[in-house]
This record gives sequence, structure tokens and C-alpha cells, in this order.
Amino acid sequence: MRLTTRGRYAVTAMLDLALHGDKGPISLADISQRQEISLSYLEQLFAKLRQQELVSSVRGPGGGYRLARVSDEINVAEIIDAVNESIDATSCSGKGNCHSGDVCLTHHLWDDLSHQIHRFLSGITLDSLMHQHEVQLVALRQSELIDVNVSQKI
Amino acid sequence: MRLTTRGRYAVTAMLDLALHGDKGPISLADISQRQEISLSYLEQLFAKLRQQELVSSVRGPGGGYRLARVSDEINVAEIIDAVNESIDATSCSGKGNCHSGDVCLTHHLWDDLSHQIHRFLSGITLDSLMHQHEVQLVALRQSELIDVNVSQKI
DNA sequence: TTATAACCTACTAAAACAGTATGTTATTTA
DNA sequence: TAAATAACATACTGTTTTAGTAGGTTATAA
Repeated sequence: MRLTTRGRYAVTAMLDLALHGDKGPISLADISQRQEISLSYLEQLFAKLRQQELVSSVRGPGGGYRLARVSDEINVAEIIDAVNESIDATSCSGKGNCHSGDVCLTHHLWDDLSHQIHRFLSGITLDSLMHQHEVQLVALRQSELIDVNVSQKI
Repeated sequence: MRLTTRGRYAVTAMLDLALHGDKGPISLADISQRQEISLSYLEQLFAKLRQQELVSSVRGPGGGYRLARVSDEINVAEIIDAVNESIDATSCSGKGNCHSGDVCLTHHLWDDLSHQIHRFLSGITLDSLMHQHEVQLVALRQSELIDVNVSQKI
């Protein structure tokens, strides 16, 4: 089982989209700046998110990405899944052939754990996240920081 | 967050100890054979399990390892922890400095998830595992296989 | 004294991770 | 129509981790 920067970045970027998506398509450059994620890396992640139809894209100037569905119909588990991080904790990918073709002593335990994690993460939607008090505080601070940066540029 | 072969091996080996420990100390060679885990790799894992005082050792012929506590006082979370696999899902190890010194947008989510997983795994003891029907079936099959191997050797 | 099995340290091939680099293509705007 | 923008695509790379191997030393029971 893996839960690394890749999955975290994907969820963070999608939440950023959910928070700012009302102003039309959001460019990866914007997300990159706000969330401090390398642009090239975001591009790779969004290629997968697009394949899984979690986002849709608009090319050209003023273009960017939009959520492909409303924010309460996208959950965290499917975002992590889309960027190829498996939530599965078994060594056999659930096949049950972990010990010379049969299940290993602890197969059931890891299978249970996987379901537990999946249940937890699939119950959390982008919509529920963006309405959390703590998320809103962080989002507010981030937009203030960006404003400062922008005015410094001018 | 990592949950890989290392943590799985450690839990499997500890469960093997719990299942067979009534016959005195169990050698790593036995566990290696039953659970199909490389002996050298087991030695490295047990060095850490011993440091964390989850097992005690007996050297010399007939020696091996014992659980350092009764099986219902050892839970899966501490075994995984002992072999250096962190259950923590945050990128900042819970410090909350994941976004230029402050928390990132999704810090709270990963923190929640970590607690969820920890609560689940720390609620499962070796004792509860060894009394599970499925575990007993697998253990039975394994001891039969070993018996066949032994009689073939003779 | 010999065999056993823990204990210890260094090394290694392969994979994954996170990121960089260098483009091409579609679309808007001046 | 040219320039700028931003998605889209692919190949490459340094670093770390993983899982395991190799080659010992030390303690103890038979």
C-alpha cells in the first residue's frame, strides 16, 4: 500500500480546483503557485485525472481545468486511485495467492484494513472538505499570500 | 505512509510466534520455512522487534524467540511501528509545517486518516488474530505442509 | 568440541518517487 | 495573422527505499 506525495498532491490540487473553480477554468500554473507543487508534476497528475474523467480541460489562453462532476460527487478514494496509488494493503492485490498460491497468515487482516481505509476515504467528498472550517482558514491564508505576491509583481 | 512487505512480514512472523510459541522458543529458521520469508531478512526485522521489546531471545541450540508479552497485550500497530513503517499519512510527520511552515490544505484529512488507521490496527492484538477462524485454517494448512516436507526429508 | 542459532554489519539490484527538460498542439487575443 | 497562453506528451534523471544477500562473530546446549 502506498500513500505518498503523489496521492496527497492529487487530492490537494483537486480541492484547490473545487475551491476556485467557480471563476471558470483554473490553470495548473495557478495551482502550482498556490499549493507549491511543481507544474510539470501537476501536468502528469492531471493527465491521469483527465483519463479517469475526474476533470475536464480547456486549452488555450484563459484555459485550464474544471471538475468533471460537482464537488459532492467526487470522493478522495477515487482521486487517489486515479493517480495509481493503490489503497490496497495486501501483497497479492487482493487475489489471495500471497503464500504459495494460497492466502498468507495475515491476508485477512490486510484485506480488512484496505476496506477500512477505502470506506473512510470514499466517504469524504471534495464538497465536505471545502466546507471544513480548517480548510477554509488555510484557503483564506493562501489567497492572501497570493494577493501579496501579485501586488508585489505590479 | 508506507505499508509494505516489511510491516506485513513483521506481523506475520509475530503471529507465527504467537501460534507456535507454546513449544518454547521458536527459531527464525522455522518461521522462515513456514512463512516463506528470507532468514536474513527476518533477522533484521527481529533485531528491531527486540529493540522495541516485543520479543525476547534465547541463544544457542534449541534457542529462538519468544513474545516478550502475552499475545493479547501486543497489537498490530506497535509491530508495524517497531520495524520503522510509519502509519502516519501526513507529509510533515504530523508537525503541521507541510506548506511553507504552515499546514497544507489537506493536512487535516491525512491526520484524520492516520488516526483512523492507528485506531483500527491498535485494536487488533495477536491474540485476537490467532483466534480468528480463517487464521486457524491457514495455520493448520501450513503445519500440514511442513509435516509433509519433514517426512520427505526423512 | 561441535553444532546451533542469535547477533551484527556492509553491500546490492531493482523499483519507485519526485521532479526536470523539451518539446508539440490547440485556442484566444491583440 | 502573429503572439501568447496553457494543455498535452514523452523521455530522462538523481535519490531513496525496498527486499534481500553475503559473510562474518558470539553465546550456549548437547
